[in-house]
Amino acid sequence: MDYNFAEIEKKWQAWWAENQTFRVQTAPGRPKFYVLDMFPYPSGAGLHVGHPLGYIASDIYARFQRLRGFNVLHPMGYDAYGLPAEQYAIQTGQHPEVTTAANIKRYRQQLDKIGFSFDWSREVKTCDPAYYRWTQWAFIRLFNSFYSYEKNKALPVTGLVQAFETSGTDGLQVACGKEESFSADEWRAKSEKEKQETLMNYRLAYLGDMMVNWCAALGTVLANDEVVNGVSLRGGYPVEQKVMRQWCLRVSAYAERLLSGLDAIDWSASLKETQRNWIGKSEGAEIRLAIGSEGKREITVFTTRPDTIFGVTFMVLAPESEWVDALATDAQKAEVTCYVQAAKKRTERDRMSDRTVTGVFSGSYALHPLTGEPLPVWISDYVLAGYGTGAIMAVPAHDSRDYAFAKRFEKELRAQLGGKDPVVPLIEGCDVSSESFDAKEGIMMNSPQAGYPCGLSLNGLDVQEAIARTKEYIEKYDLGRIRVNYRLRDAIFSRQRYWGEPFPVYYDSSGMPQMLPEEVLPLKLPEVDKYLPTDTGEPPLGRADHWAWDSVRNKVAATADIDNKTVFALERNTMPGFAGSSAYYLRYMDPHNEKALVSRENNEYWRSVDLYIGGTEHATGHLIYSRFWNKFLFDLGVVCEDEPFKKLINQGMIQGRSNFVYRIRETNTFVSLNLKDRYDVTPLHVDVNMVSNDALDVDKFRAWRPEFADAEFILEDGKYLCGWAVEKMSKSMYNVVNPDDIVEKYGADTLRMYEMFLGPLEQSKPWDTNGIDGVHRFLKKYWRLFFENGTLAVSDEPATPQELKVLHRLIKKIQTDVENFSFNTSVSAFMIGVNELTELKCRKRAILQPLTTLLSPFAPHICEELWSLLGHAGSIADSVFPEYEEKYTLENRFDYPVSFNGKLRFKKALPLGISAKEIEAAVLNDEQSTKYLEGKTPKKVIVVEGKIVNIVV
RNA sequence: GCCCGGGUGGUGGAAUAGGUAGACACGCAGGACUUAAAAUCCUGUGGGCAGUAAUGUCCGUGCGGGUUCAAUUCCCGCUCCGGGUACCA
Repeated sequence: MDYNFAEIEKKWQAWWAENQTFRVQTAPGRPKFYVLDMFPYPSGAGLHVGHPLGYIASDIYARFQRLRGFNVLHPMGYDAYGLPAEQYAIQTGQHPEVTTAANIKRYRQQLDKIGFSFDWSREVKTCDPAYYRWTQWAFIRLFNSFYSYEKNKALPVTGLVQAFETSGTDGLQVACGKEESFSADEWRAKSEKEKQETLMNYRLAYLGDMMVNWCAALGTVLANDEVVNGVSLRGGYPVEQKVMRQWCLRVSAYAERLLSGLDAIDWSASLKETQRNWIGKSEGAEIRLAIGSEGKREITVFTTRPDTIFGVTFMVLAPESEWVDALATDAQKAEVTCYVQAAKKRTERDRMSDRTVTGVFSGSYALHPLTGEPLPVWISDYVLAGYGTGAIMAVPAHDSRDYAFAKRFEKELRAQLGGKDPVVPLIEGCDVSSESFDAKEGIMMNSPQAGYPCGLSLNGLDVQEAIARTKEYIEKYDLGRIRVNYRLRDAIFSRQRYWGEPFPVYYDSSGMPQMLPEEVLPLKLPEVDKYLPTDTGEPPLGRADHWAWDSVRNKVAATADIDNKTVFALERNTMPGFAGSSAYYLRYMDPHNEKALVSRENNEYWRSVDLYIGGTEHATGHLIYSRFWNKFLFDLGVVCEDEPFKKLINQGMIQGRSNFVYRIRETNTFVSLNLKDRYDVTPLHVDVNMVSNDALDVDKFRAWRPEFADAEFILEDGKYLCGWAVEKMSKSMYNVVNPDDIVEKYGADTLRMYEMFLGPLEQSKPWDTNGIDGVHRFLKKYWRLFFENGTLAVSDEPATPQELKVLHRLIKKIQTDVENFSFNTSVSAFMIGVNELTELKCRKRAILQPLTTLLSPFAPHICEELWSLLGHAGSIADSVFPEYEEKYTLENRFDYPVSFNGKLRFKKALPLGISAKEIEAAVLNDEQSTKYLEGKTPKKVIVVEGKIVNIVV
């Protein structure tokens, strides 16, 4: 009986589906385990062989945990909203829903062929109204919440209103856009509209005039993580800075918790590091500087180096800073305006590619807070409006950017400083003649003489002490305050697109946004005639005249105090891609609940994701947003865990391995790889599916394209060898390998094991079909272990110790490997084990049955088949993982009590059972070894394959 | 620039509380079975030198140092490759 993988795999996939083998339910009292993959965006290209890598790993882990007795939640779904479907719709007029549904169907077919143990009854699609209802619901909750730093959690806005009414902003510690202060009386004097506008400054979802990344080509704004190197992540179009009124999420309120939460979760160091950098906490001080001699107006700057205060020789404002207008003197006004205009026109990309130092003098002077000396105030685009206060104190000696600026405008600065050098070094022994000294180390010098004029001297302190001392001083004399700044900005939540979640928002007659009542959710995405923005530049939803309103009108009128005659205007923007993916892991816990995102009961059972597998590309997007979202829901009491993903593994990228043929110039003759240097050739990409072990199938090549039909070949050793290179896997490189083809040729079990065998899970590596034979051979060998002369020949004889040793060593190895996600070495271990059993001609149930259980997470189909051949009913998934016994696994290392005054280096490896005397006699009598053992007692003899190879003292 | 990874045979990769370097697999070479092919199985396979051979011996984990009886593993310096990030004060 041969290993007929096609038949076996079809049979068991159908069996699993029919019996709903992987369907799970909450089971209080039984330990749970939640294994999650990052759900895919179903693109039109289908899956290539790189996509399932993470899914295979998680599936192995899920099946493994199932065998160990855990109640395993292992769901899958689709991140179905996205730009490609919409752009395709714009080009073809096809509704994105139609193409998305088709793509999902195709994905599902491809996934099913690989034999994943997903519980499909819990499938989630972000474009499904039953799902995005809860995205809209969460948005409403965000809108109705603010963040209290005192309680360190989100609270209902009603509480904030109460506080305003009793004591205004007095004593409030809350997250807000811009800081403001008003009394209770002032609050009460505000009109309703004014009150609403004020509250926007505190809501966690708020409408704000934001400097946004506007991408004209895509016709929408983008979040910071969607912009890479000044161009859009999708499509690579230029992005410019622009102020627009947009919905935003106050992610920044959670900066500290997002940062400290990292300590408690098991993620890779590099991913945590990426998030830490993105959050970008920096501790420093805000210092106020008086403007002009009258000292009435003050500018605040932020610095992490208050110790360098005596090196400040000028100030710089961002071009967008609100102080620019006020500080530009009449004489400078024209020049300043010109500069600010020019800076505005520059896109993010221009700013990055062109690092020439530019700037303009405002005409005003600030006063040094300690020495009282005048500091010229400049304007330059190297200062960012969005970070700190949009203004800096420049310390050219100890900041490279300030240094560059000071050198560029040295002449002007010198004149403004009365001839003094703007570069004032403050650290002993530093050389600032050609560059600044940025390091935070050294001993301070050059403070003004003690007692004059401010009484602060930092001389002799090291930098850290000086920072602390200066901070103290600033607080004591009220020159500013100690302050922590974060790089993390609020997330812009509006997209001017069609294919996304509609906001549950309408605008009342005064133009203020109002939330729809939760009862009318979901607000469904309407039909439109075209997917482009309207002629007046409104988002595509502007094309839907009465959209949705008709269906919600009655419900709204019944539940809310809304004037039915008011002309309602629903929000025309839609939500961004990360909206739908921010809480999908919670929905899997209770996917059909119509009353709640997730019930308390289900949430308390499944709690959070125990293992999350996905790519690093989401480090600063999805993985920040969903942590934020989860923490918010945690504050609300909707979920019981503060962090959504306890452990996270990043699978590496699978790159493509392209093949080349070499065409002799001006001919239709192709020359094999190692002969190509003798000719003048041009390399040509050739479809990797026509190549096997780098040898070209010339017939397929001739049939590939008409122009190659009469191609000639110059062979070597009777073969045409192709060259190769590692490139991105893409259609244009002809290096896309489709998992369906592999499954058809070798079977899903081979694909699964080979993807794991390819190398460490977290490492990026090229796909190379060469070598898959080895894994396929292993499975055939495993199959043959059960048969003799074509019939099943598994006996019930007891196993020998030798056979048990093979089994138990393997159990132990697989267990530790799976725990460490070292699946590649597991596959090797299986190969070794099976080779040994083949050699021992072991066909015993006592060995093969547990071994099949052990192998089943990796190669589930063949194992199910063999399992049933052994006479078991039902799925192997219901069986129990075998335990290993120490006595069979400890054959390589053991304690060997010897005492001798010997030397170490052996002339030969020694046999087991040798006496101390014999060991002594066998070792080389050299100086090194003698030194090693001198005066020490050997503790352990390490024996490998029956021979002593080492003595540990 | 800064922060992470990582350099091991022809190839993918094993092995790090320091202890037989190259497991396992691919490829290659030779052999068996076949009219032949496919499939399967067996043997060899880091390099140099010596030997008919078993074998012996020296060199070998990017480069240069160091610690140690012992270094792919630890420390210092350099170099190359990959990833992340960047006027964040």
